[in-house]
Amino acid sequence: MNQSGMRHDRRLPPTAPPSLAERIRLEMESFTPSEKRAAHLLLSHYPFAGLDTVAEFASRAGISAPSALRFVTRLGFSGFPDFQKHLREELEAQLLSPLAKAGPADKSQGAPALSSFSEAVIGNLRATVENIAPAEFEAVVTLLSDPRRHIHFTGGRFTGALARYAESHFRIVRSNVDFIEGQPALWRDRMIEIGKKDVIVAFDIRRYQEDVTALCETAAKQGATIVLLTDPWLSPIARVARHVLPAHIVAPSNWDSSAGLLLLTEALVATVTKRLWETAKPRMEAVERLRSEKA
Amino acid sequence: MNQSGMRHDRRLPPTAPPSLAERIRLEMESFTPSEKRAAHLLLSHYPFAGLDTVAEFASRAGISAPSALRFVTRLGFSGFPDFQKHLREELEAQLLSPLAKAGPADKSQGAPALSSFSEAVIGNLRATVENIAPAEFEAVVTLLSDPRRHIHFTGGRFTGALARYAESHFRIVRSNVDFIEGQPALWRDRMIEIGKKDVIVAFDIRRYQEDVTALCETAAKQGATIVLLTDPWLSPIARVARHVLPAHIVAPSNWDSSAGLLLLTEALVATVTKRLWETAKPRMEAVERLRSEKA
DNA sequence: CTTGTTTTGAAATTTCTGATACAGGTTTTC
DNA sequence: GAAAACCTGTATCAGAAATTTCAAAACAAG
Repeated sequence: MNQSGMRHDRRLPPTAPPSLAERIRLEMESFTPSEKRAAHLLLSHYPFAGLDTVAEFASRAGISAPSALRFVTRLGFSGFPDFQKHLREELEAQLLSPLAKAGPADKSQGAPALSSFSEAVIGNLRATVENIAPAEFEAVVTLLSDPRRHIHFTGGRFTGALARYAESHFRIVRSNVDFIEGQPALWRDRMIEIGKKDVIVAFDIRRYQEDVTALCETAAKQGATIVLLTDPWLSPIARVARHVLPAHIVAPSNWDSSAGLLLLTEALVATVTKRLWETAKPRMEAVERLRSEKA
Repeated sequence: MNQSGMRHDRRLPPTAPPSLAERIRLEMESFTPSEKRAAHLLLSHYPFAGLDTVAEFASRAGISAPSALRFVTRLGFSGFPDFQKHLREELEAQLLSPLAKAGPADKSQGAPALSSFSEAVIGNLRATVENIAPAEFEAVVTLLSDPRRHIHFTGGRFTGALARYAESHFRIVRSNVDFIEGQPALWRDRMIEIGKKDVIVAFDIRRYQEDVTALCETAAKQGATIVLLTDPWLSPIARVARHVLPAHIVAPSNWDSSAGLLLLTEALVATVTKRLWETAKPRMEAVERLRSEKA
């Protein structure tokens, strides 16, 4: 496809794979809407999505079989079997060469913003994991796995969404879970029933929000256990928190990144779900059943 | 239409599935001469030899098609397509999680769980970025940077939190931003003022939620532009969406991971903020001012 | 050498997949 | 605003692939 392309012979690996995926990405703009659907499906599950039958492929992409056919024809294949053969061969070649695994670190893409941003976020995740004390993580898991505890999630302006995310999962895994809005007017009255059996999981990163701090301080005063997910500079809530899990948040953006907090949240959800599996499983099944009934 | 015949199981923890190759090696002794030929061919080019047609496979093994068929039947498959499907799935699972393959189910707790979980999430992020078409990302940025557009965020049970997260940032960067609850009762009346100038940014991953789909379909019918953030299997919303950004979501958990979606969201926020900086800066400063006044 | 059993492949059959023609609908262009 | 060009899905068909049938070949035991 590319003798017209740049001859910037950068000493490519012996197998300079003109991956079909790459070509599709480049030609993406010139595709019709249906073709784009097909392309997206294929790229997102590359190359396995293309190994099924045309009908299956088309249906998953949300298009008709003929459109799928036109898509592969447009890519230069003589038919669907030809297309599949190419995918298989490419896959085999790639699997046999261990270095192909490293991935195309091609900066030449049109969205350097996205790829450099993601590298920064990945760095944050690694740093976050490294700096978490295993015992602390473990302690939080144990705390959240105790069915007798009441768990309340809360957060600030931006982190509130993370608290909701956590709550929506834990609510299914176990009982006695809720979400508390940050504004004092909304939680003042609920505080009367917060006590030693309660756990507050608070999300708070810089530009620490006073109302969240106030909530935690009040709850702590009443004997609740506070778990804090925050940034490395530690929200003032840390002073009243029993457990603190800090996450790195600096990204090449005018905003902080919450990916590290989300990682911790999801890891907590995963681990607690595993630990409470005996009781969580029937609950999850029940939710599933309700879903399908409504459908 | 859906091969997920297993409605009961709930994406079990990553217990290392016994590779078919392994089983064949064990049962080798009990095979007939023809079956041994088939087995040897398959093992020598595992699993690609099995991805061709029966005829091809049989011919390469030096046996007849019926013998090849008997071979796969004997392995417990209902037919050749079934056999091939298994090979593909095994291959995909192995390729997508190079690390999950070694782990004989980490029943362990705390830190090991956290670090392996984070590696999986990092893999998701890389895969997500690689599979985003730069032009698509760019197009979405342009769309969201258009001050004349109204932007509405929405999402499902879990992804709603991400939509809120996005909304809370964009709300500051630009005007005409809001969040729409997924339940039809809550948005039905708002639909009358949705039109060509509106953009719906929908978050929806598997166990796709019908109310979100309905919302998008209604909005699309009225001329709104739909941007969809979903998983690689594509929510049905993709059918009415102008732009689709898929993120990888499979993690060693009973739940899917939304980290990829968050990454895309934050990257969009960062890029749009940069692009609208002239107008975004004073807005951000104003918010800051209000904050400190209240303090 | 005969007989009963197992293994095997050629050919017939059935199933399903890939391909095509055509028509309705949409967008573009003038 | 009308016409042309272009997409896209439905219906249909041709052909290939998988599967079954059945009889011949290989083998083992008597």
